[in-house]
Amino acid sequence: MSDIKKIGRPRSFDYEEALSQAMNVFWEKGFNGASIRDLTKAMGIPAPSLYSAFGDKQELFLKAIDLYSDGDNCEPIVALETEEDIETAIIRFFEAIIQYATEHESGAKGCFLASCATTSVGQVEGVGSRIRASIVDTEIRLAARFDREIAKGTLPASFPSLERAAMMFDLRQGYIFRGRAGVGAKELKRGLEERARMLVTS
Amino acid sequence: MSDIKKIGRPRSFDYEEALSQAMNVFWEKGFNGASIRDLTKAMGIPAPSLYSAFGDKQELFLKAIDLYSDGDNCEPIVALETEEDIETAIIRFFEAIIQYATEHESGAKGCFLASCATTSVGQVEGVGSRIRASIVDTEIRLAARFDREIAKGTLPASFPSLERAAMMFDLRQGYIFRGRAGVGAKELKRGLEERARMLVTS
DNA sequence: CTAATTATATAATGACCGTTATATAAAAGA
DNA sequence: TCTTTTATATAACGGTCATTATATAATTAG
Repeated sequence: MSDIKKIGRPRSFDYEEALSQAMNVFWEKGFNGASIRDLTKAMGIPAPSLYSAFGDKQELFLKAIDLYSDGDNCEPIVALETEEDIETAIIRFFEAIIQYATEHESGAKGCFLASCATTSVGQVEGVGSRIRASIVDTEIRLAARFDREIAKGTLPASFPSLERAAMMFDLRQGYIFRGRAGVGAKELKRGLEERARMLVTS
Repeated sequence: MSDIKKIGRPRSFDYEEALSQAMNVFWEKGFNGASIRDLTKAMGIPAPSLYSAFGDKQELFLKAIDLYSDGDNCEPIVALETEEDIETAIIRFFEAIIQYATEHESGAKGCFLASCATTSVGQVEGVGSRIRASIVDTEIRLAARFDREIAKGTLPASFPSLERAAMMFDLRQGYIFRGRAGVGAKELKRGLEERARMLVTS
């Protein structure tokens, strides 16, 4: 499906790579703060190529959101799913979030959806629905981790997986917010163990 | 101190009122999204008056943040402090936040600091430090509510007031995020009682 | 080869951006 | 009254914004 020959002059840049670069610019500067010049410079293509390949700025932004959402490389969740002990897993989850929130490369901090896309709800149609879909997806994935413990028998069958998953999600927003405001990783990690303990307490 | 006669032509608009209107515009559209024309229109003054009274756009933004921070009219905190029963107080606290997050007037949703000012950290100098100061203030105030319960004897002396206050603060960010994304109040209130119970469990 | 199709490069478009000259009006001090 | 001081009103400034005309290059179809 990918190497079918298309008529016309072939593209001289990689679509996904360029989109990824655009996402980084949005991440760093926000939707309004990112100018077309910023974007084309980072993407390495002139403006007309951007418009013909991605549509206008709003469509490009939506495509960047989709690229981010589809990426399964969210380190915090991977950490949560990898670690066997549930309490340690939660700690690793938040530690990864704290790292994202405080020292992510290229000035982009936090979560692209949480700290960048959110701002543009109401300004760019389609952002809100995408974020809501992502929230549902994430919570399901987090809840599944608790369900695994229920299956293992380390958590009771009555354990409210989805509620605790939602709570983890909301706490995450707090870390991202603090990180954005400039609070350091060391300070953010204080009290982490107690939080993990609370989250698995029935 | 306020009715000293100053020389020169007196101002024809109310300083705080105009600043408040500016804040609303920033709240709704963000720092970059709010143009000087938007601001002057909402403030009811021409551009030169804006510049002479508030400085440039960045200074106006910082003054708006200060106005918001100094305002003691934060309904959620008032609700928390007013209600006597601690668990009910927490529920009222979050209910007020949910209302702010979902149906605040004039398009502005959430918390001015959390969902607007945050975006401009790194773009406008002085925003980060102001937000951090506000975080500390808020947490101290929230913790004080728990301390009151300790004094009353309804919570043990060992109760970790500050940690739980920080947790409430972070959960708040989750509500604001969801509200911004368009999640409704009804859905946000699900599980609220359990959260309140957890927050006061030692 | 020629025609059709698509991407590129260059540069221009009008609109709006934040900001500021300029001139005038309204107050206090002398 | 006349000067000084500050605020107002009007309009303009250069710069940048998102977007697109125009012309050219590279590919496939026939």
